[in-house]
Amino acid sequence: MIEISYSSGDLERKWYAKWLENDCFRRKISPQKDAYTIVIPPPNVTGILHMGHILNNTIQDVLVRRARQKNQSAFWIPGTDHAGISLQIKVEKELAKQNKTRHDVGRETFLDLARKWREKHGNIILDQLKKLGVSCDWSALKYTLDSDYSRAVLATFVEWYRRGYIYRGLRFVNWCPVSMTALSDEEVIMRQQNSSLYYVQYEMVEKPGTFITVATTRPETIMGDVAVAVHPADERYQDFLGLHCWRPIRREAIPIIADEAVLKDFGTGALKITPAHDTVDFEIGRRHGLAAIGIIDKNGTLNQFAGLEFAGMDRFEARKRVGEYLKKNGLLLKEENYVNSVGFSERAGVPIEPMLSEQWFLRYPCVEEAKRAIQKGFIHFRPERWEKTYTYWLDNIKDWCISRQLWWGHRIPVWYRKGEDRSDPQNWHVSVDGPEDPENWDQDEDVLDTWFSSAIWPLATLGWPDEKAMAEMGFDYFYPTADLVTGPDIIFFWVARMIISGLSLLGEGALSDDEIRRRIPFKNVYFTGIIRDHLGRKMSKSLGNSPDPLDLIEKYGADGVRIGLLSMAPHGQDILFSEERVAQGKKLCTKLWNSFCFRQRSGMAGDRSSIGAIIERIDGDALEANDIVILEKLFVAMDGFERAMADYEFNRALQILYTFFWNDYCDWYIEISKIRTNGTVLAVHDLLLRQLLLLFHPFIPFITEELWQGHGYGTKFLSEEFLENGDELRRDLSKINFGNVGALIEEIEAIRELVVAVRALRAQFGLASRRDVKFYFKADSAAKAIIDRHLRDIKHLLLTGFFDETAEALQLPTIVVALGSIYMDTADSLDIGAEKERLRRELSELDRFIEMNQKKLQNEDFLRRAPKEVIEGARDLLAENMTKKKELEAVFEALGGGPRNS
RNA sequence: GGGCGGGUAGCUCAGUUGGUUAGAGCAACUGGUUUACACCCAGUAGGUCGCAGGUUCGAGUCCUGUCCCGCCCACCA
Repeated sequence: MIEISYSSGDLERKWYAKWLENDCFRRKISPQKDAYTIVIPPPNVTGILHMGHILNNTIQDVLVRRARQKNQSAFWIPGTDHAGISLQIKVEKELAKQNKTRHDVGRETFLDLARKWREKHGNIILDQLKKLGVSCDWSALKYTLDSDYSRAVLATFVEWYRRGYIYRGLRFVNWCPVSMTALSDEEVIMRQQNSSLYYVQYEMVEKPGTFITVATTRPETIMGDVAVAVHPADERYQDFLGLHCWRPIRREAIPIIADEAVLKDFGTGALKITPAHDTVDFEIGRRHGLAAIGIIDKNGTLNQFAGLEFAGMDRFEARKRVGEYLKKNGLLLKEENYVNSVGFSERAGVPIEPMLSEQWFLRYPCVEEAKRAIQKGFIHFRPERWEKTYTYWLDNIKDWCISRQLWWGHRIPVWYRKGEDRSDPQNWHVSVDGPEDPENWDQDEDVLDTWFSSAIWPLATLGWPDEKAMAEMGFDYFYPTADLVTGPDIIFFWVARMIISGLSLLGEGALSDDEIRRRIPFKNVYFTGIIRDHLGRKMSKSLGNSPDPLDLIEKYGADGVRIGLLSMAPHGQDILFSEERVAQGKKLCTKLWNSFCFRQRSGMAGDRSSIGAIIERIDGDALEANDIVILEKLFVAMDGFERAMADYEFNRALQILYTFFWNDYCDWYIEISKIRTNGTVLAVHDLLLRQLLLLFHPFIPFITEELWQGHGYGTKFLSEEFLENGDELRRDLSKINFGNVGALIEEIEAIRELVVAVRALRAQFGLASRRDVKFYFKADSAAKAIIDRHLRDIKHLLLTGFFDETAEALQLPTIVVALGSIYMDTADSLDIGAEKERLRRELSELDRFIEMNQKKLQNEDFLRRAPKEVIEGARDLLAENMTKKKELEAVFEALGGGPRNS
């Protein structure tokens, strides 16, 4: 039996525990079923649950639960990510409270602290996800620093090194002076900055008193200048070529050179060349055989090469000071405001410093194949437009700097022979387990980019590369996974790299299409939108505009939050969060609950609630039009629902269910059936409710499970129940003669129109709920027959005991519908003036429509070119409106007539 | 500079291959304790579909141009 009132908290805790107890989410390798796999985007161990997680994981859970309903063998693999920089920063902050750095405590102690932090906080987010109801197979839980996962990461490095994709080199990298590590290009975000453009005069050595002016946004790097460059075709500077100028700080003669890379029309056309701190300058310097003078250290302060005056000074302080110095010495021609884009470190939020540095790089393998996987549709992106973004990135792909100067992460599996030249690969040892004589080797100090380990997530969570583990996890059965649900912001960071990893690591050599299909990590990628606040701003901690999901779950139930959020999530578009929608989600749950309470007033479904037993309880002769129409509407809703789900359009799918449930089932069918509770009607209710539970279940798993069991639909979990589609259900019901369904639908729609119109008429007279109002109708014989068939329902819905026929128009408030004219007798004296005014308004509206229609039907081009159905439709409409007009005019005349346009 | 997405009711969004008088929810307003549900029911009002052209018998839907908003990519110092 179902409790009188719905309360989400207890029943959600109860069912989650039961599902776990009964291993409902446990993967099963069933060769006769199709596998359906999802890997969770592993949340950072440092993270706490935010709205993005809720959306993302709700979608995954809906997909996984649907797969189970469709009799697939579902496997949702959960896990967490070690969050390299992010966790390292957290631990460093703890240390900083004791005025220590990680170097004070040493590598081992530091890693211990980090591990402890993770043990303490790392699984909070998973517990939070459980509250949401996610149906992950927790026995498969993975963490990117698990020993087997770590071995997989190192094996990847070793393998790509062996194949020549990984190399070590001195390159320009994005250096973060706060995190003190190199970053990949993807970790740099360009931001518009209000900067200054300094025009600095460099005096010519050979022509004292003559200056060449350079425009720069970074005067603090002047001390690293080794030349001034102009475009070779720039007439202004032809006389300067081959001469020298004085570097204004740390005065030294530097050459004026010509290089094509210089833009004539920017600034003064003269560019200062600082090869150590700018990539363009570096290239120019290389072409001209110039030295590079590094003047900025790794922590962002100037070093001794910048001169004593500036050594040790922060780069931004130095910029100011250099500016002042130049001004004081009359070398600053002008300083103008200037807006430019500056790369910022994604994590630390400070401008990155381009810096020459020795790092490990990956030249991406399988780039062409990765494109082909998308182009040939082996992997499908939703929305499709992201395929363009992906392809563009691959077309312009650059080598990936994979080493990080951090401690927290996978340490690079490269050892250098002690005391030997590190730059000579002869002295390297590269392996997963390290050299056999470790005492003679030093391991590389650096760790791998966290995304390097994420790139093999779908592989390593399924046991790769260990064959025994792969067999145990069912690699061959569950790989490739089906759907990946993630945000488009990590399409390069993660999605593309997983595709490349899968393609490259599951074999060698050229890839046929079939081979690509076998190796891709997933078949579909669903990109969610970003959740924003109601003003369209990104949700962020600093703005404080993000609700705590756990508070929401507490308030509205996990079910309410899930369905509320999905109902406001248009396909692939950003989502403007509104708590009202979440509240609406809970309302739906309550309504569903109450509809069961209503049904249970007539008893439980008992043990006759399998679909077969329900159908047996339906007596075909007892079925009325309303029963058949509601069943037909269910089929239609199911078809639409299936289509929307196939397109991953969850909000549209929910809209369809919602409308069917609320408007068709509750507001119409339940109301109608209140005066008719025979066995057949109850069976129809049971069938409808059963189907609604099945359809809603992936979205609101808790309440549907409770109602399923509470109403006696089965002893199995709802989640193990097979979901039929509309066609299958139709077939089950085929023994029932539905008659002419189309005509029945029209009939019910006509009755509905009548009821709605009369209600509106009553409302206009402020009589909405008075029970003593009498009604008369005037209708032709066909319409009268229909009205007679539904007279009981009409009286019930209109709260009246009197609904009789009349042969002629009455001098009463009137409404005209398809079935005829309805007159309302309130027994009060009628305000004839007011009623005539009401009719005038109605008639003038009608005239407008009629005129529009007539015009259309008089247009010969329309008649000649429009399809028959459209013309027919227009004619029918015109006829209908003409009849309506005639009826209303008759009433108008009966009330005394007079001018129509007052 | 290049690319992508969006602009439809006060708000959030639907609107299938062009075809009846452009829809829903929320908010607003009116009325209602009709025994599932006030987390409810019944009803009302509210739109020049960003703007300007074009194609068509017919355009929210197709084409061209244009203006806003948002995002992504890009070494003009």
